[in-house]
Amino acid sequence: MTVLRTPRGGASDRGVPDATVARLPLYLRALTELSDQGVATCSSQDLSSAAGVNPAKLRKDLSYLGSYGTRGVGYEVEYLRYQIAREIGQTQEWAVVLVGVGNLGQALSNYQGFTPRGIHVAALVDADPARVGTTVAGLTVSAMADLPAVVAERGISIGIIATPAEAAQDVADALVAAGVTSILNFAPVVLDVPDNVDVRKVDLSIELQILAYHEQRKAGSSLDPVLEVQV
Amino acid sequence: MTVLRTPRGGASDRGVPDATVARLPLYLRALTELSDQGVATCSSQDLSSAAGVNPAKLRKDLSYLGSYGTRGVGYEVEYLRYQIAREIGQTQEWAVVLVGVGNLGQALSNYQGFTPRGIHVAALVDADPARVGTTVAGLTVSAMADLPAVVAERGISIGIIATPAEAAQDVADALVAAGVTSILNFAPVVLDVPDNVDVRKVDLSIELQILAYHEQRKAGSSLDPVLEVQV
DNA sequence: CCTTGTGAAGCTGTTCACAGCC
DNA sequence: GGCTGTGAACAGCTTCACAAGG
Repeated sequence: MTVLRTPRGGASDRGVPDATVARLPLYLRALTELSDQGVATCSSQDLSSAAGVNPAKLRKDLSYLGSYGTRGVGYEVEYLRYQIAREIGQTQEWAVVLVGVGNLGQALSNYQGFTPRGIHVAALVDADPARVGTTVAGLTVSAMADLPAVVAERGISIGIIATPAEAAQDVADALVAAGVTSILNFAPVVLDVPDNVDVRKVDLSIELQILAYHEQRKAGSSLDPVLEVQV
Repeated sequence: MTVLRTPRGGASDRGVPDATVARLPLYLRALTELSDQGVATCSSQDLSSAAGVNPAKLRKDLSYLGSYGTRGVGYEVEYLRYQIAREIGQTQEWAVVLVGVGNLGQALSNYQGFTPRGIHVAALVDADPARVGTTVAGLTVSAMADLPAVVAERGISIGIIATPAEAAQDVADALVAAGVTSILNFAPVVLDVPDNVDVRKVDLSIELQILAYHEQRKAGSSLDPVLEVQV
C-alpha cells in the first residue's frame, strides 16, 4: 500500500505524468503513419523524430505505460499503437456535444481530424433560435433547453464551447448540469466549474500574442527603443 | 541579442520565462476587463482571480517585468496594462497572413477575438485555384505564388497554417521562404523549419484526446483492473 | 553488437513565507 | 495594518549516461 502523506490535500497519485499524457496522442499519430507506410518495427529514434521529440523523452514516456519494446530491436508498431490507444481511451468511441454553431463551431463540426481518433461530434446546440433546427455538418442543431436530453441520450461526457465569451460561463454551467464532466473551451474566458470537471482551454489570440512577443524580441534587438537598463 | 546580467543566480540570460510569457496575455485581458468596469486599482488577489491563477504566481510573473505595484496598495490598472502591453508587443499592430481558406481558415478570418489584441488577419492565401480571387471576411484570396509579394507588401512576419495536414509542410516552406518568422500551425503535423522560425501548434483533436484520457480514468476508477505492484 | 528502460542529475516552473515598504 | 516583491524550498519535467538484456 503506497499511502503517501498528501501534502496540503494535494494531488492524488497519478500514474502517468500530465506532460506525458499530452504527448501520447502525438505518438499515436506517428505510429499510425508508420503503420500506414507498412513499417512493422521502429526504434525510439525513428518514432521520436516522427513525433518531433527527443528519443530519451519518448522512452521515458513509454516507460510509464510499461515495457512494450525489445532491447536491441525497438518497438513493434502495431503492438505499441494498441497499447497507447488503450491507455488514452481510444479503443472506445467518444461522442461530444458542441455548443455554439457560429463560424468556429461550424468549422469544428466539419473538422475531419477528430473522426479517426475515436472522437466525433454527435450533437450541436445553439442558443440562437434562428439556428435551432438548421442542419450543419449533417446534424440538426438543438436548443439549449434540450441539452440535458441530448447528453443523456447519447451518453455524452465531453462538451466543446465555441460561443462568444459572454455566453461561455452560462453554457459551462448548463453543460455541467447536464452531466458533462470534461470541457474544451474556445471562448476567451476563465471558466468556473466544479472540481470534478476538467477544462482545457484553446485560446487562439493568446497563441498569436505569444508569437508576437517573440517576434518583437527578434526585431527588437535593433529597433526597440526600450533599454535594458543596467546598473 | 540583449544579454542581461543575471541579477541573481537563478533565471539567466533569458529575461522572462516562457511560462510567464504565456500568461501575460491572460493578465492583459483581465486588466482590460477591470479597466472597462471602471476599476482603477487592484490587488494581486483581485487580478489573479480574474485571470484564474494564484496570487503568488501572478506577483512572481509581474516581478520579471519590473516593480509596477505599490506595497500595501496594489496595482494601478491602466499603468500595469500599459506595461504588459508594451512587454508583449501590443503597442504595435501585427499583420498576419492566413494560408488555407477552408472551414477552419474561414472561421479564423472572421474571428473577432484578434482585433482588439493588436493582431489582424491582413491577407488570405489558398492553393486551390477555385478559391483564389473569392472574397472572405472582406479580403480577396491570393494564390500561393503571390505569397512573397503579399508578405513583403504588408510587412508580415507571422503566418497561420490552416490547411490539411498533407499541405502543411509545403506551406511552411513557402512562408519561411517569403520571410515569415513565426507560424501558428493548426495542421496535425510536425513542421520542420529553420531554427530562427518560431512555431506554435494548436491541435484540436489532441486536446479532445487528453480530455478523453481523463474521462476514461474517472469512469475507470471502479473498473480498472490495473494493479499497483509493490516491491 | 544493438536499443531499451531507468536511476540520477539538472533544469524549469510553482508555491511558500516573510522581509520590505507604503 | 496590508500588500508587494522575492529568496528559498519544493515539485515536476527533461536530459544524460549507462546498466540490462535481447
